[in-house]
Amino acid sequence: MALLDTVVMRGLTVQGVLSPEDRALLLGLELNPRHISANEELWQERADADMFCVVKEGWAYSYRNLRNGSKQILKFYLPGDIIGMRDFGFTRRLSSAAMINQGVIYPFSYQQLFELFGRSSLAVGIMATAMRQQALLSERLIYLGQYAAHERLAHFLYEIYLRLKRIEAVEDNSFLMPLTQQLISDALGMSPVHVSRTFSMLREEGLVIRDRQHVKLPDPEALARLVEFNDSYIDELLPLTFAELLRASP
Amino acid sequence: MALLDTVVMRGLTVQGVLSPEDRALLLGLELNPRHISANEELWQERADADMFCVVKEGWAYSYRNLRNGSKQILKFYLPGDIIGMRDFGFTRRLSSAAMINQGVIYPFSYQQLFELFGRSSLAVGIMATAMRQQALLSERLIYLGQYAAHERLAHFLYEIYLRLKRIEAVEDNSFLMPLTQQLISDALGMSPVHVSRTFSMLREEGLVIRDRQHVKLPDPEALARLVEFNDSYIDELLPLTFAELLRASP
DNA sequence: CGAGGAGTTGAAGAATTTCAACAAAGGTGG
DNA sequence: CCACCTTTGTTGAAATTCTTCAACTCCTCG
Repeated sequence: MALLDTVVMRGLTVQGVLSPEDRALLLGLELNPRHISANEELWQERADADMFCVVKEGWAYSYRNLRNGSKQILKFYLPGDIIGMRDFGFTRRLSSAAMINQGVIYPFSYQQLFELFGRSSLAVGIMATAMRQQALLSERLIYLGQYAAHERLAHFLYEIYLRLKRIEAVEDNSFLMPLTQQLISDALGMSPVHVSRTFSMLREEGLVIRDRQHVKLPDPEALARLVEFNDSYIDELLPLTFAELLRASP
Repeated sequence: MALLDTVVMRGLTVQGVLSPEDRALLLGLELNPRHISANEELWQERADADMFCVVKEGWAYSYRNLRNGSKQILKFYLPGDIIGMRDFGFTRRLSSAAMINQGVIYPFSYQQLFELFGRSSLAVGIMATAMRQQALLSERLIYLGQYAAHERLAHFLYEIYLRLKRIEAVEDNSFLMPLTQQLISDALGMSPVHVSRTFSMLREEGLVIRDRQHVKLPDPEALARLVEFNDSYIDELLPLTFAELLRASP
């Protein structure tokens, strides 16, 4: 309850516009938590797409297996994120999804989403959430396309840092990152070996300290400067004008 | 009129569900066409975001200028595409946008979108359109991350080919592509020099014939096989189940 | 204690960038 | 209509980044 009430709700809320009725509808989604074990698949590419998942605990990721045996990770999902939005609009899954560590998710069906869409304020919130997710994707496209390995990794770590901070999972600039270097290499499009070297490089520059899953960014601002980080897209709040527009429209 | 009536409408329509009223609302957007000259900017990064644009004629693109002087192109917009969806959910533009050649666009405001959101079937259609756009982005992320230069270029050309075919701008496997190699290099994250070499390579293999803006793909299927193209994401029609779900929901 | 997964390091090779020079095409103004 | 200038594309050679292959270490878990 606490999760949807905070993280997801915060994402969907247009300030002061969400009615108690809307809230109830949203919390009604939280009916059947499912416990998922580490490495368990949520679905495979091409499976029928008929629902979303909200992550309550644990990390997950979506990916695509390629013919040459490599795989490309599209996105890592942290607690509070919604998995499967991308497939909305298609009959089948465009990418596979799996848990990284053990966790809990809330599945909800497209049917439930349609009910939400009946109420315009929620529709706008959901739309905005989707667009924010797309913005994250664009950002990754940019640094995959234009940056060298150490910048890509730095950007990646800083993005994770910001997203974890939003859900209060960062303490003293440290956080837990349950990813292997293999997973990171699949996400950033570089070889696992080079990920290792690049971590060493960042460590020598005093930008990243890492011991297995424990990551510390001694100077996040320095990291942000290094990667020309554009943090507007991670902003959680919808613009004020949205509320005004909603009130103005029938 | 013809454009929104066909291309955009087709994207938003949930089969048999769009009411005459919805249609009228949608066509009402088409009030003020704007003529834009080649290379003219639609907006810059960080400008106030308050509207979308539907492209009627010409090509456009969105991009981000980077500190090191390079730029990353996020997407090329063809006639019928909607520019600026990504910024919905933010106060300011996340990326700049500009026309490539001379063209015509239809601007419409967020305000107008909110009115559309009042009607659930349109909301779903718009959402689905947004998700399809995101799927395209994911696809590019994949090939930027995992593929070699010649595969990236091949994939890119095949994607453009499919998108142009959808709007009936392909004849005898040939189409017009008003892009310089510089633009392509910014989109694919490679150097302009290497784009040139890679075009030569594809030409020698008989996969691509190009004379300035005229591009011909003698054997599109061979190209598709080469790049492991996943064409489900370009599919225009919404799944049938959507219509059923909509009817079922109040 | 042994085995396997994860991470590190070195060296060779491949892919791609950069720099530089040149060629071809297009637009502009005389 | 031509000459000129700018933009676009091509080619070569050197430099750089990154990958691959392989060996080795460390840690964890059974």
